[in-house]
Amino acid sequence: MADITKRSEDYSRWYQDVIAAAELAENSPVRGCMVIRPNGYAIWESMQRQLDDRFKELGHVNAYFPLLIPKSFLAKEAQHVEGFAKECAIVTHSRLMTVVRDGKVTVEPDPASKLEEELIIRPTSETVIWNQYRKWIMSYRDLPLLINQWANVMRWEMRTRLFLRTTEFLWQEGHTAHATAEEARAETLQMLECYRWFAEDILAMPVVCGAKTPRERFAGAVETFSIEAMMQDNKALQAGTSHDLGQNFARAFDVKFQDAAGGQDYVWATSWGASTRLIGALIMCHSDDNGLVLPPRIAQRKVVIVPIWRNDDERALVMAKAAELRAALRPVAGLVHVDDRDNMRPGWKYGEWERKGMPIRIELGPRDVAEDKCVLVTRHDGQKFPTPLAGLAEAVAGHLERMQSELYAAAVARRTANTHRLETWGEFLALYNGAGGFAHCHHCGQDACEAAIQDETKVTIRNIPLGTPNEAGACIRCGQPSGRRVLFAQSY
RNA sequence: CGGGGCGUAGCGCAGUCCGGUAGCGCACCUGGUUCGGGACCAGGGGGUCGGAGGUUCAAAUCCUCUCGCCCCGACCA
Repeated sequence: MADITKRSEDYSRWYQDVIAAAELAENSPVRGCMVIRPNGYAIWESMQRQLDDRFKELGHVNAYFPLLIPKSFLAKEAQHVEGFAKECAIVTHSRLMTVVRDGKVTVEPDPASKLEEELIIRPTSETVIWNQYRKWIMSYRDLPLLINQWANVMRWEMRTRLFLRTTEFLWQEGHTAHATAEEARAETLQMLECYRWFAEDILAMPVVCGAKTPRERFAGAVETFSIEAMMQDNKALQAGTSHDLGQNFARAFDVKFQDAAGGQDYVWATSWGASTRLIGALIMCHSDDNGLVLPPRIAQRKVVIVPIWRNDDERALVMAKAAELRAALRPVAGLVHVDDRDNMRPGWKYGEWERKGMPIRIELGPRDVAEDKCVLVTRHDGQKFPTPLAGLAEAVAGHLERMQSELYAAAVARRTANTHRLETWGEFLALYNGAGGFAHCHHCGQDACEAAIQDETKVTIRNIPLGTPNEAGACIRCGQPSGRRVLFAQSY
């Protein structure tokens, strides 16, 4: 087993090593695409289930729209096409033909099958969805329309990194239509709050909610909001976005409704998404030099029992007890895995479950069975707790809660320690030439100034945090007047 | 697309400068002894050395071209 590179040594190597060691994902034959292995997909399933339940509680329903979009659709919203045109995969033919080239049989697109209108593989689905909404929305009684879809999308990025940025990725995209601007804005903020809840309560990852600057706004949005998390290398990661689309897409796709008074207006839209990038965020927020660390609420399997034996009698004894415990833990920890492989010794299994991020490991041997106890080990801190079997379920439930809150607390503490209020450009440069982190600073709001900061330092305005008080100040870089602070960081 | 590194067994690597019948560790298979933090002994299987050309009696090694991966930058959820 290859060692995991230390975070302090090479952070991005560490990140890749953790993914490999925990068997989460690997590169595919197609550059930029990833194979999500069962351990990685289990995390995604857990994310899907919990987000989907929440979306439905908030009144949304799921639907599915096609992968392929007519090329012309993308051109209908001017900002939108500008934002996505450079990263679209295009379908041009509908079949292949075998040909012989230099004595070798190969396949090529059949020229006779060239499509009249080329198709785009969706980079996002606003256009197909709004094309359908035109047919579905006639009156205010059809509103609001609250639809989500779980799908894959493609964006042909130049440089990719497993989970953080892949050519194809999995996500959910909510697309809602409303009768008023106020209602659309409320929906946008409600879904931002939904992502905040998911990141903080489920992933134990603190985030900053805020509005994007115009330059960082989604292509076609009136306003974009994001949640921004801090990774262990002090860089920011945008972990979810929620967009107020105004009437832009309704105009582009001619989606009007009639109100109660008989007047006509374009509908107001939102869209919001979170992707498999969240898995990357999870890894970089909590994991350590021994491998993956998963907060219990997102771990599909939370407990593994490692039985220990020396002979068949002991094996029978310990396995019977393990089966009993498995049943007893079901209500508090879900499906418990009993690692009964007999071709490796316990020590090996301990290491393996640590790499894979299993929250709790229960060691159970003949001595334990004789004494009606076991050894319980929590992944995030490596602590061992001799635990009586009588109260095991309660103990496990307690440890799971403790892990969840300690992981969150540790992430908050790390973020607090690396978040600063800066007043001068010198301080700003010092921070980002050094440790980096989050910086709350005044900014003039000028796009050129924001661009200059990015050019000079790779630092961007992550967002303008919600609830930021008005406060007179001078722009961190140019000194022009500023009305409030914004959040700066280097980001993924 | 620019700069840097690298492609040899499933993984990690040596061998390349100086051409001569492909090796090491781990993993894997069989048998035995083991089993409370990464066991040990014995035996065994597995690679046309990223690909294509070329030079040569002979190429992992030299030459040309190509493909891919990783890191840094530009693009981005």
